[in-house]
Amino acid sequence: MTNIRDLAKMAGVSVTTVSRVLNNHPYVSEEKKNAVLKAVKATRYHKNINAVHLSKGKTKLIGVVLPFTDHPYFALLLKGIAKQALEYNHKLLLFQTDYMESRETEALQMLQQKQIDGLIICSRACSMRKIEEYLPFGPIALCECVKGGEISSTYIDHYKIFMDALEFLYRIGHTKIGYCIGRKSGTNSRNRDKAYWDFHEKYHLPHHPEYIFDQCYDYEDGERVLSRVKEMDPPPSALLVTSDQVAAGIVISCNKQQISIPDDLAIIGFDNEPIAGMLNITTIDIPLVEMGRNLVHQVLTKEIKNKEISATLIERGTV
Amino acid sequence: MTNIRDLAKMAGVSVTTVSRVLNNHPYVSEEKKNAVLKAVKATRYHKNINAVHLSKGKTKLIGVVLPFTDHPYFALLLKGIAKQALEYNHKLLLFQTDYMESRETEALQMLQQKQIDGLIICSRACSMRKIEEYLPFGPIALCECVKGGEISSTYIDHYKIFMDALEFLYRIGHTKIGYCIGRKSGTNSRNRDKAYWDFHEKYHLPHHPEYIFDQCYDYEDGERVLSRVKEMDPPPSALLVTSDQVAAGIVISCNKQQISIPDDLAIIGFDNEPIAGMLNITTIDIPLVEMGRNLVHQVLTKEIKNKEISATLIERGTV
DNA sequence: TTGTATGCGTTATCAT
DNA sequence: ATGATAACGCATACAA
Repeated sequence: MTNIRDLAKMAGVSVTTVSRVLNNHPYVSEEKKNAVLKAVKATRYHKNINAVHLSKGKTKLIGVVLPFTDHPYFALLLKGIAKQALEYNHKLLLFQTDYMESRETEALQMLQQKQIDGLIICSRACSMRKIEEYLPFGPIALCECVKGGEISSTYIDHYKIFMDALEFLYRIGHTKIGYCIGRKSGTNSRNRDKAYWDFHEKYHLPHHPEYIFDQCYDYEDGERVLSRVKEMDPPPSALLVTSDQVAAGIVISCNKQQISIPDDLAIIGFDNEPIAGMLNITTIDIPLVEMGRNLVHQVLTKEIKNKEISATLIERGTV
Repeated sequence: MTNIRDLAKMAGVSVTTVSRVLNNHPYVSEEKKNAVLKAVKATRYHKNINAVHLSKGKTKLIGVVLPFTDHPYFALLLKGIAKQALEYNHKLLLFQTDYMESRETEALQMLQQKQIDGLIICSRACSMRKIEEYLPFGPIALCECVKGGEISSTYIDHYKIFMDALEFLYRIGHTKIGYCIGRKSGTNSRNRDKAYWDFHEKYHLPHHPEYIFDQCYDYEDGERVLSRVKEMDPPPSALLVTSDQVAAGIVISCNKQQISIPDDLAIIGFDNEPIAGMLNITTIDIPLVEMGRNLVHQVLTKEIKNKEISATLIERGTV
């Protein structure tokens, strides 16, 4: 592999001049510039970017932590991240964690080891305290509201959205409302759960802990939820489903089993994933692509900001 | 940032010894080892991985080129790639190309610049000739059959699969068969097209170029296909749909419009995506996760091999 | 078992 | 405008 020293020799100049030419710096005569360029051509020279990284202390790489990519929520978020990263001329280093803390730790360590310039954590498994420890090594952005501190975030007010949706259902007559969620333990999940119970307090509704279904990610999970709902007495008359994919599973299962939607069961999905439009599912639109873009922006500009993104109810045929 | 020289000074040893301790090399006394470890702890030292990269000439990074991640086909492929990369202790650098040649070129150049140790191209936009130019810089694996040469590949025999599916439909009485595809121009697409026309030759069936629909990726595209099919006279009685997501769009549209499947229109989807199981769509199962794993294997073991993966018809309710 | 010296390829500083 | 030289931080051949 040829390096700039070789080029310098060939072109009869110093390495500095070569570097200048390579990086389009000013103060280099046309003559020498051409000599260098000629050497570059002749040797098919290409920079060893690792040397650049070492020298500069930057890699133009952003780490992206997410549990899995084969789910519309994260796929759309990733899409936005990829788009914006491209505009900022940065590449993405992917950490598919399956919610394993050890893999998240790896990502944080890459920040410390300077393999990445910043880190976007789409959904975390480890504690905020641990994440904060790595803050000195580079910017980190999250998808949940973090007040104060040096962590940026782009987030949805899930408490408010959930409450609004519940109130909406209440207004049209529902009092037995359940919800489906992925993990029970995330910050966003806890906010939604709080909204759920606050709502029940507010309207003095009976508590039905069995109306809460977790581990809901895919179509099959929707199917599973419905089969459990069918065995309940009384069953919920409406469900908030935090992924349209799960909502789709419920809707399709209902169709198969002649369960009428929304008469027998009302459904509000989340994310406005493509399938929701197709199946005419009422959903809360979350602008995931926009969120992804903003996360990249936050990481690269290093402004520490907490940006709330608003979600909107899209009324379709399942309520 | 502290470096190994600092550690050496602190521990009263040489940088070599520090390096040995850091990399678990033999021939270092417990005493000195502990001294080094103590210094590491005290300074919260972490390697600058870029220096390692430069020194070793390797990064433990694999580049992954794909047009988009928010499609089940690529999402599942990526899932397999991520799994296997984890086992091999490598990370993934993502190149979302949108089929733009310039972005694919970037990925190839990263190989040349030694930012990645190998490259997996899930679907390519640029020519084989161009890809081959970059082969000297590192292993490359593709998802299409490449005979001879130094490029590895993990592929499906799309000609055979397509032909089998067509013959299957022919046997149960279909003679007016169409197909939906994403890009017209990829190698895999051309193989399928060849099978399509060879099939028509073989059984002396009339040619219906209008039965071919391209740019089919999502649910909406399925919807669009159906609306065009409805206006045809005669319309096709069966469709091969190279993504279950598109097939789902067709099936759902048919349900809405009281078009009976498979009586009015038979559908065979591809990939056995989750939605296919949910909607009981007959499909060709392509083990994408396994393919992804194998691609990583090929890139990292550097064996130049062309591995065919077999696909299987899963008969469900749409034929 | 340990240390010295050099290479990895580039960028940045400073002098001229 | 140009160049010599020192970082950048680590790995490793070779010597001891």
